[in-house]
Amino acid sequence: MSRKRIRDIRNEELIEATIVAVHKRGYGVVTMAEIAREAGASAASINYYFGSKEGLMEATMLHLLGKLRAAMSDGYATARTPRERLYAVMDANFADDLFTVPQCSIWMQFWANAPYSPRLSRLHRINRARVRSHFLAELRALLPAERVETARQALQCYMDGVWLQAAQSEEALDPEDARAAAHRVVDLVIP
Amino acid sequence: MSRKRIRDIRNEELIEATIVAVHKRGYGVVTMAEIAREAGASAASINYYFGSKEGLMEATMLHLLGKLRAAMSDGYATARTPRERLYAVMDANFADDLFTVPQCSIWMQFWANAPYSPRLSRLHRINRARVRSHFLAELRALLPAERVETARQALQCYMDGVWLQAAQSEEALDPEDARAAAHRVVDLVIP
DNA sequence: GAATCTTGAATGACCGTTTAAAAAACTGTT
DNA sequence: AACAGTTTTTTAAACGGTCATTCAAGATTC
Repeated sequence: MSRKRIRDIRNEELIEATIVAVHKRGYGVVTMAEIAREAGASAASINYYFGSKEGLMEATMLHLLGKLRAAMSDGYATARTPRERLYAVMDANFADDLFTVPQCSIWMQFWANAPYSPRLSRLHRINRARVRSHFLAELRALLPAERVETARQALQCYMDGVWLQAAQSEEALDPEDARAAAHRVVDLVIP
Repeated sequence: MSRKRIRDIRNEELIEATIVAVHKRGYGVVTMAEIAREAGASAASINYYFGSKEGLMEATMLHLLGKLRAAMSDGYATARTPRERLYAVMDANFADDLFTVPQCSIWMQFWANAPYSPRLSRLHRINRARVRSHFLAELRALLPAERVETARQALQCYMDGVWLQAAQSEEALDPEDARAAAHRVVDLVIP
C-alpha cells in the first residue's frame, strides 16, 4: 500500500518541479540537475523514477493533458445547450489552474518539440483530435454544415493562439478575462 | 565591392541552411556541424560570419521578419479599402514563399525560445506590435470602437494558431487554401 | 604580397545516465 | 518495544559522449 503511495507522491513532486524548471529555463536548455534542485532531490533519483529525461517530459505532458481533459469533463457536466458546451470547451482551456504562464509556456515548448519526438507527437495528435471532435459536435448543432469547418478552425486556432501569446507574458494571467474574451469570440462566430 | 558581396552571399546561404536544418532537427537540438553540413561549409566558418550560434539564429529570424514585412508592404500597395488591407495583412502571413512547413516550424521554435533570449524576444515584440497596429488601423475603419479589440484578438490569435498547426504538418502546405480560409474568417468577424 | 576566407584539430565545458554503496523504510519475529 | 533482515529510496561520484568555440595554418582572392 505505502509502496505505491511513495512513488506517486514523488512522481507528482517531480512533475511539478519539471513544470517550474522548464518554464524558467526552456525545454531544450533545462538540465536534470536544475529540475532536481527545484524538487529538492538529485538528478539520479529522477532517473530512478522516470527512467530518462524523455520519460520525465512525457509524464509531465501526460499530467497536463489529464488536467485539461478533467477540466473539460467538469464543464460538460453542467452545460445543457450546444452553445453552453462550446463555452465549456473554451473555459476548460482557460481554467484557473491551467491558464498560468508556466503551464502555457510548457505547452508551447511541447508543441515546438512534438515534431521531433514520437512519444510527444503521439500525445499531441490525441489531444488535438479530442478537442477537434468536441468542437465539431457542438458546432454542427449550431451552424449549417458548410460553415462548420470554418468556424471550427477559427475557434481552435484562436485557442492555440491565445496560449501562444500567454506563454510570452511577463505578468500573471487573468483566466476570467480570458474566458470572457473567448465567449465574445464564440459569439462573434455564432451570432 | 566584392568584399561585401561575398559576405552577403555566404550569409544568405548559411541562413537558408539554418532554416532547413532547424526544421529537420529542432532549434534546441540542431548542432553547428549539422547546419554547416547542410550548407556545405564548416562549423568554424559559421562562427567566422555570425560570431556565435545565437548570432546565427538572430540573423535567421531577422531575415524571416524582413520577408514578412516585405510581403505585407506588397499587399498594402494594391489594397484600396480597409477590408482589402485586412485581407492583405492575412495574405502576407500566408504568402507562397512564407507559408511553408520549414518556415512555420522555425517560427514556432522562435516563439518557444524567445522568452529565454533577450535578442530574440526583442524581435518578437517588435514584430507583434507591428502586426497588431496594422490590424487595429483597419478594424477601426470597419467596426464600432467597442468591438475592435475583440476582433483584433480573434484575428491575430487565429493567424498564430494556423502557423502553429502548420508547423506540425507532415505534408506540404497549400498557401492558397490558407488565404481563402483566412478570408472566410475575416468575413465571419466582419460581416 | 596583403587581405580575406576556410577548416581540421584542439580546447574546455557541460550533461544525461550508470553504478555502487549508504540511508531509510518496512517486515515479521521475539 | 526492540531487533535483524529485506526491500525501497537516495545520492555522490564516475563515465562516456557531445558540442560551441577558438586557434593556427593553409587556401583563395584581390
